[in-house]
Amino acid sequence: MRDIALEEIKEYAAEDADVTLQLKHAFDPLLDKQEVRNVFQDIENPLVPVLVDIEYEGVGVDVEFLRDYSVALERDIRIAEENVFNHAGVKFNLGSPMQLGKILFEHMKIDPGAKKTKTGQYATGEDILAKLRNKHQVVEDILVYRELSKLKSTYVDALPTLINPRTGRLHTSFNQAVAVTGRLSSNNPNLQNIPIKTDRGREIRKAFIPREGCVLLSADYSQIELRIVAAISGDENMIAAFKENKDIHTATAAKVYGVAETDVTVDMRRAAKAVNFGIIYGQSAFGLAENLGISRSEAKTIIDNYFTQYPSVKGYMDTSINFAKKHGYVQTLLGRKRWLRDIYSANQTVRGYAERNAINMPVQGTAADMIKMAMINVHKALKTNGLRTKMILQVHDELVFDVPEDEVDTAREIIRDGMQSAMALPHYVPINAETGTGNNWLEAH
DNA sequence: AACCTCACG
DNA sequence: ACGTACGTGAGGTTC
Repeated sequence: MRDIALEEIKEYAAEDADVTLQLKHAFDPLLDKQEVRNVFQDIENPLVPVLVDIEYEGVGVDVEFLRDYSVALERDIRIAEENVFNHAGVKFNLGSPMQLGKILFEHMKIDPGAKKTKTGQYATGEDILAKLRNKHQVVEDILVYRELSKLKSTYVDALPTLINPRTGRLHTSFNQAVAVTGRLSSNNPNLQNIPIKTDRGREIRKAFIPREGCVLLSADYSQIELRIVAAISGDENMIAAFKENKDIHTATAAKVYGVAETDVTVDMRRAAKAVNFGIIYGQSAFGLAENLGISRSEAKTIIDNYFTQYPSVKGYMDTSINFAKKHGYVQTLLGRKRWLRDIYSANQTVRGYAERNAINMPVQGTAADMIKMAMINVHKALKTNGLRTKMILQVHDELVFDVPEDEVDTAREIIRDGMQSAMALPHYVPINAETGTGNNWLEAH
């Protein structure tokens, strides 16, 4: 299989050797919707993992549950809509951001807080509306309407129509040649963005169910991107926190605020968590302030303290940008490259974007490489052990399996071990994969 | 087809 | 003075 693929790759390579190379093949010719795209990201870096011939079974769906839930959502959407119309004194298309903007900021004369979209419309995104919550009661109803109609149209109503009549299951495509960092992407349908953050949303996960006599087993890497930051920066303080198996956000808060870990408040941990994530993305003091609703100077103080406590993290950020400027690309631990032409741009907005890419890609890309290695290893191990367990989903730091009940203990060990040993990190930064099982995807978490 | 918004990691 | 957090996919509205 791999040899055949390599032949085709060379043809693509002749056209543009540095561009991500892509192969497609139908995984199971019996299934029109089951497609795996195989890619060789860079033929000069044979260590970069590629998924080839990984069996993909699709996932079961509880259609009855979704049908009932759709009715419940519809009812609450109508109630929220009616509330909005009563507040506004007029009926309009609440699904239209343009109409909503005019109603809120012209008809109802609510202060929009200045923000407009690039085409001159009033911005009505969630972040904008959240700030207006205390200005008018109508905002809450709009947010409810938005949340519920999103759930209904994108998931509850859409998913059942995509079930393959032949298998009775839902078959996504995992693409290996879309995301520039080396992550997989999922479409038709996207099963990597199934709701989990809100109560009404996460209910939808109950609709994802195993085969008869099986359970779903979910295994996810804990804090994988931050562990990778610790490993590739070599930051001793951050490495120590992971080696001591600490809650990284609490440990960070204690350092940044100069208090004992037992004295870290909820707000301190929340701020530290925001910085930890912001760092991975190259966020500025402005962005952190916006995110946390604090002043820019407060945000700057937090970030300054952060870099004092984790000096090598700051070092990594500078080093990675300099590497990009010198070589024109950045790369993951396994050598997957991302070219950054804009790193030389005279336009500082454009260049700033490339600089943040230089910080983020090696982190996100290394995590992507690691879980791909794990997928290859686990798939092979399940097979050589003669298990009927099937890997069915990947969600960036999580793998989901459909596991016969009598195989759960064995499968769990194979999966945990396969994930944790997929790729050793520098400085012996430990890697943890946590598993859970249940009769649906929600329970498995 | 562009735009806006929002779901996930 | 400037813009300001990475990576995706999808549905509804508007033109």
